[in-house]
Amino acid sequence: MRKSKRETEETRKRIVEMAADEFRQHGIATSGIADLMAAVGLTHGGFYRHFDSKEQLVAEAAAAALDTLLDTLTSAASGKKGRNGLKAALAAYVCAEHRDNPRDGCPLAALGSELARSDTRVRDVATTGFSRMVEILAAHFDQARPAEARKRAMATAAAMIGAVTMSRVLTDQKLSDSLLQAVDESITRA
Amino acid sequence: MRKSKRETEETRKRIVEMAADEFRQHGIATSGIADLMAAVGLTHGGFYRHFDSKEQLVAEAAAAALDTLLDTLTSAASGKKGRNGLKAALAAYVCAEHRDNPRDGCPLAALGSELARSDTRVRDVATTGFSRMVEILAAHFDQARPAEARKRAMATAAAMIGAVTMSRVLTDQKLSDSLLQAVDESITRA
DNA sequence: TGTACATCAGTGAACGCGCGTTCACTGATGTAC
DNA sequence: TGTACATCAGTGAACGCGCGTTCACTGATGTAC
Repeated sequence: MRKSKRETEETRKRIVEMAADEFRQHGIATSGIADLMAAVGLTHGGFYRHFDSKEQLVAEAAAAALDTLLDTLTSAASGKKGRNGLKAALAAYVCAEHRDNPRDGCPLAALGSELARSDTRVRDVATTGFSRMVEILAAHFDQARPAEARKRAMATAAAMIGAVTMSRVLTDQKLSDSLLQAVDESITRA
Repeated sequence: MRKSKRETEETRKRIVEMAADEFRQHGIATSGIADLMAAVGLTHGGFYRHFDSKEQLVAEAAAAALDTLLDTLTSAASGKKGRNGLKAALAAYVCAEHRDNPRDGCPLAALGSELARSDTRVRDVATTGFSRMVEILAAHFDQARPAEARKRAMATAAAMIGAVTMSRVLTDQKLSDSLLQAVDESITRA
Protein backbone atom coordinates (compact mmCIF):
# COMPACT_ATOMS: atom_id res chain seq x y z
CA MET A 1 0.00 0.00 0.00
CA ARG A 2 3.00 2.31 0.16
CA LYS A 3 2.59 5.40 -2.05
CA SER A 4 5.20 7.26 -4.10
CA LYS A 5 6.84 10.36 -2.68
CA ARG A 6 4.88 12.57 -5.03
CA GLU A 7 1.57 10.97 -4.05
CA THR A 8 2.45 11.20 -0.36
CA GLU A 9 3.21 14.89 -0.68
CA GLU A 10 -0.03 15.50 -2.54
CA THR A 11 -2.06 13.58 0.06
CA ARG A 12 -0.53 15.61 2.83
CA LYS A 13 -1.38 18.82 1.03
CA ARG A 14 -4.97 17.65 0.48
CA ILE A 15 -5.35 16.90 4.20
CA VAL A 16 -4.09 20.37 5.16
CA GLU A 17 -6.40 22.07 2.67
CA MET A 18 -9.44 20.04 3.64
CA ALA A 19 -8.68 20.75 7.31
CA ALA A 20 -8.46 24.48 6.58
CA ASP A 21 -11.93 24.27 5.02
CA GLU A 22 -13.49 22.07 7.71
CA PHE A 23 -12.06 24.04 10.63
CA ARG A 24 -13.35 27.31 9.19
CA GLN A 25 -16.78 25.82 8.59
CA HIS A 26 -17.28 23.76 11.74
CA GLY A 27 -14.72 25.03 14.22
CA ILE A 28 -11.49 23.45 15.44
CA ALA A 29 -12.65 21.60 18.56
CA THR A 30 -15.76 20.36 16.76
CA SER A 31 -13.94 18.95 13.70
CA GLY A 32 -12.73 15.37 14.15
CA ILE A 33 -9.73 13.68 12.55
CA ALA A 34 -11.79 10.71 11.37
CA ASP A 35 -14.37 12.86 9.55
CA LEU A 36 -11.62 14.95 8.04
CA MET A 37 -9.72 11.93 6.73
CA ALA A 38 -12.96 10.47 5.35
CA ALA A 39 -13.57 13.75 3.51
CA VAL A 40 -10.17 13.34 1.91
CA GLY A 41 -11.07 9.75 1.01
CA LEU A 42 -8.83 8.00 3.52
CA THR A 43 -9.23 6.24 6.88
CA HIS A 44 -8.25 7.93 10.12
CA GLY A 45 -5.32 5.65 10.94
CA GLY A 46 -3.16 7.11 8.21
CA PHE A 47 -3.30 10.58 9.69
CA TYR A 48 -0.28 10.05 11.92
CA ARG A 49 1.95 9.15 8.97
CA HIS A 50 1.65 12.85 8.03
CA PHE A 51 1.25 14.74 11.32
CA ASP A 52 2.42 14.44 14.92
CA SER A 53 -0.88 15.62 16.37
CA LYS A 54 -4.11 17.44 15.62
CA GLU A 55 -2.52 20.60 16.98
CA GLN A 56 0.19 20.48 14.33
CA LEU A 57 -2.47 20.15 11.64
CA VAL A 58 -4.33 23.12 13.10
CA ALA A 59 -1.19 25.23 12.81
CA GLU A 60 -0.59 24.19 9.21
CA ALA A 61 -4.24 24.56 8.23
CA ALA A 62 -4.36 28.04 9.75
CA ALA A 63 -1.24 28.99 7.83
CA ALA A 64 -2.71 27.67 4.58
CA ALA A 65 -6.00 29.51 5.12
CA LEU A 66 -4.14 32.72 5.92
CA ASP A 67 -2.03 32.40 2.78
CA THR A 68 -5.18 32.14 0.70
CA LEU A 69 -6.76 35.12 2.45
CA LEU A 70 -3.69 37.29 1.93
CA ASP A 71 -3.56 36.34 -1.74
CA THR A 72 -7.23 37.29 -2.07
CA LEU A 73 -6.72 40.67 -0.41
CA THR A 74 -3.57 41.37 -2.42
CA SER A 75 -5.12 40.50 -5.76
CA ALA A 76 -8.34 42.41 -4.93
CA ALA A 77 -6.28 45.54 -4.33
CA SER A 78 -3.73 44.94 -7.09
CA GLY A 79 -3.35 47.60 -9.72
CA LYS A 80 -5.34 50.09 -7.67
CA LYS A 81 -3.72 52.97 -5.91
CA GLY A 82 -4.20 54.24 -2.35
CA ARG A 83 -7.79 54.57 -1.24
CA ASN A 84 -9.07 52.62 -4.25
CA GLY A 85 -7.00 49.61 -3.34
CA LEU A 86 -8.35 49.75 0.20
CA LYS A 87 -11.90 49.98 -1.10
CA ALA A 88 -11.37 46.95 -3.31
CA ALA A 89 -9.94 44.90 -0.43
CA LEU A 90 -12.86 45.94 1.77
CA ALA A 91 -15.38 45.00 -0.89
CA ALA A 92 -13.87 41.52 -1.03
CA TYR A 93 -13.77 41.06 2.74
CA VAL A 94 -16.63 42.98 4.36
CA CYS A 95 -19.42 41.53 2.25
CA ALA A 96 -22.33 39.09 2.40
CA GLU A 97 -20.56 36.60 0.18
CA HIS A 98 -17.66 36.31 2.63
CA ARG A 99 -20.08 36.14 5.57
CA ASP A 100 -22.03 33.31 3.93
CA ASN A 101 -18.96 31.25 3.00
CA PRO A 102 -16.73 30.81 6.03
CA ARG A 103 -15.32 27.64 4.47
CA ASP A 104 -13.12 29.56 2.08
CA GLY A 105 -12.93 32.85 3.96
CA CYS A 106 -10.74 34.46 6.57
CA PRO A 107 -9.66 32.08 9.36
CA LEU A 108 -9.29 34.98 11.82
CA ALA A 109 -12.99 35.78 11.40
CA ALA A 110 -14.08 32.14 11.30
CA LEU A 111 -11.97 30.97 14.25
CA GLY A 112 -10.97 34.10 16.19
CA SER A 113 -12.15 33.18 19.65
CA GLU A 114 -10.96 29.59 19.26
CA LEU A 115 -7.54 30.75 18.10
CA ALA A 116 -7.29 32.95 21.20
CA ARG A 117 -7.39 29.75 23.28
CA SER A 118 -5.11 27.69 21.04
CA ASP A 119 -1.52 26.83 21.86
CA THR A 120 1.39 29.13 21.11
CA ARG A 121 2.35 27.48 17.85
CA VAL A 122 -1.10 28.10 16.38
CA ARG A 123 -1.30 31.65 17.76
CA ASP A 124 2.15 32.40 16.31
CA VAL A 125 0.85 31.46 12.88
CA ALA A 126 -2.20 33.67 13.38
CA THR A 127 -0.01 36.52 14.62
CA THR A 128 2.13 36.38 11.49
CA GLY A 129 -0.97 36.25 9.31
CA PHE A 130 -2.52 39.23 11.05
CA SER A 131 0.71 41.22 10.69
CA ARG A 132 0.86 40.49 7.01
CA MET A 133 -2.78 41.51 6.61
CA VAL A 134 -1.97 44.79 8.36
CA GLU A 135 0.97 45.38 6.02
CA ILE A 136 -1.18 44.80 2.95
CA LEU A 137 -3.75 47.29 4.21
CA ALA A 138 -1.12 49.80 5.36
CA ALA A 139 0.25 50.07 1.83
CA HIS A 140 -3.03 51.70 0.86
CA PHE A 141 -2.94 54.40 3.53
CA ASP A 142 -0.26 56.05 1.44
CA GLN A 143 -0.97 59.65 2.34
CA ALA A 144 -0.04 58.96 5.99
CA ARG A 145 3.42 58.47 7.45
CA PRO A 146 4.37 54.74 7.71
CA ALA A 147 3.83 54.48 11.48
CA GLU A 148 0.45 56.18 11.19
CA ALA A 149 -0.52 54.09 8.17
CA ARG A 150 0.26 50.96 10.15
CA LYS A 151 -1.87 52.09 13.07
CA ARG A 152 -4.80 52.82 10.81
CA ALA A 153 -4.33 49.50 9.08
CA MET A 154 -4.44 47.69 12.42
CA ALA A 155 -7.67 49.41 13.41
CA THR A 156 -9.08 48.64 9.97
CA ALA A 157 -8.15 44.97 10.20
CA ALA A 158 -9.77 44.66 13.65
CA ALA A 159 -12.96 46.27 12.36
CA MET A 160 -13.03 43.99 9.31
CA ILE A 161 -12.57 40.84 11.37
CA GLY A 162 -15.08 41.96 13.99
CA ALA A 163 -17.61 42.83 11.31
CA VAL A 164 -17.50 39.47 9.55
CA THR A 165 -17.47 37.52 12.82
CA MET A 166 -20.47 39.37 14.22
CA SER A 167 -22.34 39.35 10.91
CA ARG A 168 -22.32 35.56 11.20
CA VAL A 169 -23.63 35.62 14.76
CA LEU A 170 -26.64 37.84 14.09
CA THR A 171 -29.88 36.00 13.31
CA ASP A 172 -31.50 39.14 11.94
CA GLN A 173 -30.45 39.25 8.29
CA LYS A 174 -31.22 42.92 7.83
CA LEU A 175 -29.17 43.79 10.89
CA SER A 176 -26.33 41.60 9.63
CA ASP A 177 -26.40 43.30 6.22
CA SER A 178 -26.47 46.77 7.72
CA LEU A 179 -23.58 45.92 10.04
CA LEU A 180 -21.43 45.00 7.04
CA GLN A 181 -22.49 48.18 5.27
CA ALA A 182 -21.84 50.33 8.33
CA VAL A 183 -18.31 48.98 8.75
CA ASP A 184 -17.55 49.32 5.05
CA GLU A 185 -18.72 52.95 5.05
CA SER A 186 -16.97 53.76 8.30
CA ILE A 187 -13.61 52.60 6.99
CA THR A 188 -14.05 54.06 3.53
CA ARG A 189 -14.93 57.43 5.02
CA ALA A 190 -12.17 57.58 7.60
CA MET B 1 -31.97 15.93 49.87
CA ARG B 2 -34.67 18.15 48.41
CA LYS B 3 -33.83 21.87 48.73
CA SER B 4 -36.17 24.77 49.42
CA LYS B 5 -37.49 26.84 46.54
CA ARG B 6 -35.24 29.72 47.47
CA GLU B 7 -32.15 27.50 47.60
CA THR B 8 -33.08 25.88 44.28
CA GLU B 9 -33.41 29.24 42.63
CA GLU B 10 -30.06 30.37 44.02
CA THR B 11 -28.34 27.17 42.90
CA ARG B 12 -29.72 27.62 39.40
CA LYS B 13 -28.44 31.16 39.30
CA ARG B 14 -25.00 30.08 40.51
CA ILE B 15 -24.82 27.47 37.74
CA VAL B 16 -25.70 30.06 35.08
CA GLU B 17 -23.14 32.53 36.39
CA MET B 18 -20.39 29.95 36.72
CA ALA B 19 -21.18 28.76 33.19
CA ALA B 20 -20.94 32.31 31.88
CA ASP B 21 -17.47 32.55 33.43
CA GLU B 22 -16.25 29.12 32.32
CA PHE B 23 -17.54 29.45 28.76
CA ARG B 24 -15.84 32.82 28.34
CA GLN B 25 -12.59 31.48 29.75
CA HIS B 26 -12.43 28.05 28.13
CA GLY B 27 -14.91 28.14 25.27
CA ILE B 28 -18.31 26.53 24.92
CA ALA B 29 -17.47 23.22 23.25
CA THR B 30 -14.47 22.74 25.55
CA SER B 31 -16.35 23.34 28.83
CA GLY B 32 -17.96 20.19 30.26
CA ILE B 33 -21.08 19.93 32.40
CA ALA B 34 -19.32 17.79 35.02
CA ASP B 35 -16.48 20.26 35.55
CA LEU B 36 -18.93 23.12 35.66
CA MET B 37 -21.11 21.47 38.31
CA ALA B 38 -18.02 20.57 40.33
CA ALA B 39 -16.97 24.25 40.22
CA VAL B 40 -20.36 25.10 41.70
CA GLY B 41 -19.84 22.44 44.37
CA LEU B 42 -22.33 19.88 43.04
CA THR B 43 -22.23 16.62 41.11
CA HIS B 44 -23.11 16.48 37.43
CA GLY B 45 -26.29 14.45 37.80
CA GLY B 46 -28.21 17.35 39.30
CA PHE B 47 -27.72 19.50 36.24
CA TYR B 48 -30.85 18.25 34.50
CA ARG B 49 -33.09 19.26 37.43
CA HIS B 50 -32.35 22.83 36.31
CA PHE B 51 -31.82 22.71 32.54
CA ASP B 52 -33.14 20.71 29.58
CA SER B 53 -29.77 20.59 27.86
CA LYS B 54 -26.34 22.17 27.65
CA GLU B 55 -27.59 24.33 24.79
CA GLN B 56 -30.22 25.89 27.05
CA LEU B 57 -27.53 26.70 29.59
CA VAL B 58 -25.39 28.26 26.88
CA ALA B 59 -28.26 30.55 25.93
CA GLU B 60 -28.87 31.60 29.53
CA ALA B 61 -25.17 32.02 30.29
CA ALA B 62 -24.70 34.16 27.19
CA ALA B 63 -27.64 36.32 28.25
CA ALA B 64 -26.22 36.71 31.75
CA ALA B 65 -22.77 37.63 30.45
CA LEU B 66 -24.27 40.14 28.03
CA ASP B 67 -26.31 41.74 30.82
CA THR B 68 -23.13 42.23 32.84
CA LEU B 69 -21.29 43.67 29.85
CA LEU B 70 -24.08 46.13 29.08
CA ASP B 71 -24.19 47.23 32.70
CA THR B 72 -20.44 47.80 32.62
CA LEU B 73 -20.62 49.87 29.44
CA THR B 74 -23.59 51.85 30.69
CA SER B 75 -22.05 52.66 34.03
CA ALA B 76 -18.67 53.50 32.47
CA ALA B 77 -20.37 56.07 30.26
CA SER B 78 -22.88 57.27 32.84
CA GLY B 79 -22.88 60.94 33.72
CA LYS B 80 -20.70 61.79 30.73
CA LYS B 81 -22.08 63.46 27.67
CA GLY B 82 -21.55 62.68 24.00
CA ARG B 83 -17.97 61.96 22.99
CA ASN B 84 -16.80 61.75 26.60
CA GLY B 85 -19.24 58.93 27.33
CA LEU B 86 -17.99 57.07 24.27
CA LYS B 87 -14.40 57.54 25.37
CA ALA B 88 -15.19 56.16 28.81
CA ALA B 89 -16.94 53.10 27.36
CA LEU B 90 -14.00 52.51 25.03
CA ALA B 91 -11.51 52.81 27.87
CA ALA B 92 -13.39 50.10 29.74
CA TYR B 93 -13.66 47.77 26.75
CA VAL B 94 -10.65 48.24 24.46
CA CYS B 95 -7.97 47.78 27.11
CA ALA B 96 -5.37 45.32 28.35
CA GLU B 97 -7.34 44.54 31.48
CA HIS B 98 -10.32 43.36 29.44
CA ARG B 99 -8.04 41.43 27.09
CA ASP B 100 -6.37 39.66 30.02
CA ASN B 101 -9.62 38.74 31.78
CA PRO B 102 -11.98 37.05 29.34
CA ARG B 103 -13.69 35.31 32.28
CA ASP B 104 -15.60 38.43 33.24
CA GLY B 105 -15.48 40.27 29.95
CA CYS B 106 -17.55 40.54 26.80
CA PRO B 107 -18.98 37.19 25.60
CA LEU B 108 -19.07 38.43 22.01
CA ALA B 109 -15.31 38.92 22.06
CA ALA B 110 -14.64 35.75 24.07
CA LEU B 111 -16.95 33.47 22.08
CA GLY B 112 -17.66 35.24 18.77
CA SER B 113 -16.69 32.53 16.33
CA GLU B 114 -18.27 29.82 18.48
CA LEU B 115 -21.50 31.80 18.76
CA ALA B 116 -21.60 32.09 14.96
CA ARG B 117 -21.92 28.29 14.85
CA SER B 118 -24.35 27.96 17.75
CA ASP B 119 -28.03 27.18 17.39
CA THR B 120 -30.65 29.85 16.72
CA ARG B 121 -31.68 30.26 20.36
CA VAL B 122 -28.14 31.17 21.39
CA ARG B 123 -27.59 33.42 18.38
CA ASP B 124 -30.88 35.20 19.12
CA VAL B 125 -29.60 36.04 22.59
CA ALA B 126 -26.32 37.31 21.11
CA THR B 127 -28.22 39.33 18.52
CA THR B 128 -30.26 41.08 21.19
CA GLY B 129 -27.13 41.74 23.23
CA PHE B 130 -25.30 43.19 20.24
CA SER B 131 -28.27 45.43 19.41
CA ARG B 132 -28.39 46.74 22.94
CA MET B 133 -24.65 47.39 22.87
CA VAL B 134 -25.14 49.35 19.64
CA GLU B 135 -27.92 51.41 21.25
CA ILE B 136 -25.76 52.26 24.25
CA LEU B 137 -22.95 53.43 21.96
CA ALA B 138 -25.33 55.25 19.59
CA ALA B 139 -26.55 57.46 22.44
CA HIS B 140 -23.08 58.98 22.53
CA PHE B 141 -22.95 59.90 18.84
CA ASP B 142 -25.36 62.67 19.69
CA GLN B 143 -24.28 65.17 17.08
CA ALA B 144 -25.41 62.84 14.29
CA ARG B 145 -28.95 62.05 13.19
CA PRO B 146 -30.32 58.84 14.85
CA ALA B 147 -29.92 56.63 11.77
CA GLU B 148 -26.36 57.84 11.25
CA ALA B 149 -25.53 57.51 14.95
CA ARG B 150 -26.73 53.93 14.85
CA LYS B 151 -24.57 53.14 11.84
CA ARG B 152 -21.51 54.60 13.48
CA ALA B 153 -22.28 52.73 16.67
CA MET B 154 -22.49 49.44 14.75
CA ALA B 155 -19.12 50.03 13.12
CA THR B 156 -17.69 51.00 16.51
CA ALA B 157 -19.03 47.86 18.18
CA ALA B 158 -17.57 45.63 15.45
CA ALA B 159 -14.18 47.31 15.82
CA MET B 160 -14.27 46.95 19.61
CA ILE B 161 -15.16 43.25 19.46
CA GLY B 162 -12.61 42.57 16.71
CA ALA B 163 -9.94 44.42 18.65
CA VAL B 164 -10.35 42.47 21.88
CA THR B 165 -10.71 39.14 20.07
CA MET B 166 -7.56 39.66 18.03
CA SER B 167 -5.61 41.14 20.93
CA ARG B 168 -6.07 37.76 22.63
CA VAL B 169 -4.87 35.83 19.60
CA LEU B 170 -1.60 37.72 19.12
CA THR B 171 1.43 36.18 20.84
CA ASP B 172 3.43 39.37 20.45
CA GLN B 173 2.52 41.48 23.48
CA LYS B 174 3.71 44.76 22.00
CA LEU B 175 1.69 44.14 18.86
CA SER B 176 -1.34 43.26 20.98
CA ASP B 177 -0.98 46.44 23.02
CA SER B 178 -0.56 48.61 19.95
CA LEU B 179 -3.60 47.01 18.31
CA LEU B 180 -5.74 48.04 21.28
CA GLN B 181 -4.29 51.51 21.19
CA ALA B 182 -4.77 51.83 17.43
CA VAL B 183 -8.45 50.87 17.66
CA ASP B 184 -9.04 53.15 20.62
CA GLU B 185 -7.48 56.10 18.78
CA SER B 186 -9.22 55.30 15.53
CA ILE B 187 -12.66 55.37 17.15
CA THR B 188 -11.93 58.37 19.35
CA ARG B 189 -10.72 60.35 16.37
CA ALA B 190 -13.55 59.48 14.00
C1' DT C 1 19.68 -3.71 -15.49
C1' DG C 2 17.92 -7.08 -12.21
C1' DT C 3 17.27 -8.85 -7.65
C1' DA C 4 16.67 -8.80 -2.57
C1' DC C 5 15.48 -6.27 1.12
C1' DA C 6 14.07 -2.19 3.81
C1' DT C 7 10.86 1.37 4.06
C1' DC C 8 6.58 3.27 4.92
C1' DA C 9 1.51 5.07 3.27
C1' DG C 10 -2.61 3.51 4.28
C1' DT C 11 -6.01 0.10 6.74
C1' DG C 12 -8.99 -1.01 10.39
C1' DA C 13 -9.31 -2.73 15.07
C1' DA C 14 -8.42 -1.24 19.54
C1' DC C 15 -6.85 1.93 23.45
C1' DG C 16 -8.36 4.95 27.32
C1' DC C 17 -10.94 8.87 28.06
C1' DG C 18 -14.38 12.41 28.64
C1' DC C 19 -18.55 13.89 26.81
C1' DG C 20 -23.93 14.84 27.38
C1' DT C 21 -27.57 12.53 29.20
C1' DT C 22 -30.43 9.10 31.99
C1' DC C 23 -31.90 6.85 36.03
C1' DA C 24 -32.85 4.58 40.60
C1' DC C 25 -32.34 6.23 44.87
C1' DT C 26 -32.26 9.39 49.20
C1' DG C 27 -34.27 12.36 52.23
C1' DA C 28 -35.68 17.12 53.11
C1' DT C 29 -39.37 20.27 51.54
C1' DG C 30 -43.96 21.39 50.26
C1' DT C 31 -48.87 20.44 50.44
C1' DA C 32 -53.44 18.58 51.42
C1' DC C 33 -56.48 17.46 54.93
C1' DT D 1 -51.50 23.21 64.11
C1' DG D 2 -50.25 18.47 63.24
C1' DT D 3 -49.92 14.47 60.32
C1' DA D 4 -49.45 11.75 56.00
C1' DC D 5 -48.07 11.81 51.60
C1' DA D 6 -46.28 13.67 47.22
C1' DT D 7 -42.69 16.18 45.27
C1' DC D 8 -38.24 16.89 43.75
C1' DA D 9 -32.94 18.71 44.40
C1' DG D 10 -29.04 16.39 44.51
C1' DT D 11 -26.13 11.85 44.31
C1' DG D 12 -23.40 8.69 41.86
C1' DA D 13 -23.40 4.77 38.74
C1' DA D 14 -24.26 3.81 34.14
C1' DC D 15 -25.59 4.67 29.11
C1' DG D 16 -23.86 5.07 24.29
C1' DC D 17 -20.88 7.70 21.71
C1' DG D 18 -17.08 10.00 19.48
C1' DC D 19 -12.72 11.74 20.40
C1' DG D 20 -7.31 11.65 19.59
C1' DT D 21 -4.00 8.35 19.34
C1' DT D 22 -1.62 3.67 18.82
C1' DC D 23 -0.53 -0.50 16.59
C1' DA D 24 -0.01 -4.91 13.88
C1' DC D 25 -0.49 -5.67 9.36
C1' DT D 26 -0.37 -5.25 4.02
C1' DG D 27 1.84 -4.54 -0.07
C1' DA D 28 3.72 -1.13 -3.28
C1' DT D 29 7.78 1.94 -3.49
C1' DG D 30 12.51 3.00 -2.85
C1' DT D 31 17.26 1.53 -2.37
C1' DA D 32 21.58 -1.10 -2.16
C1' DC D 33 24.33 -4.27 -4.51
